[in-house]
Amino acid sequence: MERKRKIYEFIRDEISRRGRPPTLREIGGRFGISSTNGVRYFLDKLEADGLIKRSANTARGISLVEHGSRGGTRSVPLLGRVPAGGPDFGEEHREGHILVDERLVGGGDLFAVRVRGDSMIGAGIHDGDVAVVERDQAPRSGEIVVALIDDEVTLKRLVRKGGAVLLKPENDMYEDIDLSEMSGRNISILGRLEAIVRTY
Amino acid sequence: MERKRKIYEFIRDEISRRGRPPTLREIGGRFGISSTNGVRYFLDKLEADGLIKRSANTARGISLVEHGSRGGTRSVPLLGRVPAGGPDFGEEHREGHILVDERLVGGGDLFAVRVRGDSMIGAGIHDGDVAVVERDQAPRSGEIVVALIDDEVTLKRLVRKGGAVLLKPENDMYEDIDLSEMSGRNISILGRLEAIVRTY
DNA sequence: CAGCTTACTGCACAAATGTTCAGTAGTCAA
DNA sequence: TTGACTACTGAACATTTGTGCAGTAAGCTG
Repeated sequence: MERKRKIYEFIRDEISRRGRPPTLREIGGRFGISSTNGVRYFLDKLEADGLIKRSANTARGISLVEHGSRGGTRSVPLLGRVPAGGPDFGEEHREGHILVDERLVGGGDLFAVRVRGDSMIGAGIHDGDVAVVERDQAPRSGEIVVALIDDEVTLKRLVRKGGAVLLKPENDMYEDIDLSEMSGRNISILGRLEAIVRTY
Repeated sequence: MERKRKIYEFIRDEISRRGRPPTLREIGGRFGISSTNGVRYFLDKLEADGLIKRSANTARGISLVEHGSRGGTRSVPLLGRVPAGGPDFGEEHREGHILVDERLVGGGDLFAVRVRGDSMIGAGIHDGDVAVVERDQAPRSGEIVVALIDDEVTLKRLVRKGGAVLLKPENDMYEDIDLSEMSGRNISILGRLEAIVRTY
């Protein structure tokens, strides 16, 4: 009962420390179990409990089942410059990656950008915040979207009103942008805001 | 030059998707390289470039060299009720855990609470946001702190002014709290705000 | 005390996987 | 044309690792 949990934690820690699951003998070595079958005995239990999953005949074929609270993370690319035409996912434009709790964001296609300016101050989004965005060209009215306006990335609230589509900043200093009458400006919607992360 | 990068990305994606690095044959299979040596040829280059590290005679012995950052996560307990006397870290009071990028928060003793109320609206902190807090009884002036006031958890900005210590909300509807003249109220500072996470 | 469960040992074996060595087609420069 | 370099193929071979089967000592349970 106690040993089982310790072994589970060892597997979890090994994956996070070394980037790969341990072998039966590595687990046995750690817990003083000389036979690989002693280890198998516990792995069978962990699998029956639904805590791990195993791939047959596969070296280091243990994977954790992300259940409820002990979830996984998504590695989301934080894009630096976002060039015209939409974000470029090549390594050259990545500023790095941030890890985000999987349960907080969806399972969609995500990227992150650093917020510039204060046009969304009213929604509690500040200069320097990191916005996690799900790629989605067709967001619904009322959602906060990330748009590319003439090579510049901005967050705005998207509102459909009659036939018009408006991008509304939440700051009285800025004016609405009407997508239906964009006078020569090049505007595209990159996605929908999924989360804001701010550090102090 | 191009193939090398693709192989590196494949390894990275496999680790993130399956939780373990691929074998030589798995990589070869993906890129149509029938000999394990064709794969080794590229892995040698990636290792020479310092992009990966290999463990000799080890199944799936490839690990990524995180350049610039370690890339780990902290599992931070999200506390539900915070009882008088400070947060209780027993399992009973945990609402769950959230995983936070290690590089964004410090290495200190962390916990998280859900923000209640709108007393910090002016600082872009809204009702429902998750606050990641570092335990610290002696925060400096100007920092946002998490305080326990008569069993209630609140965020306020701490300001030292002369000899007085003030807890200032950032919302005109609320009044400052002067710690030096707390009239019978039980106030303790739990820690300093490290990050805010908000999901939509 | 028999019978059951738990937690293993021990050994052989097979499958998966990394390593070594030899060789080759294609490209590019001198 | 020669030689260097790149990007592999192919075939052993050695190690690592998972699997199967038999057995056993220590605690319970009835």
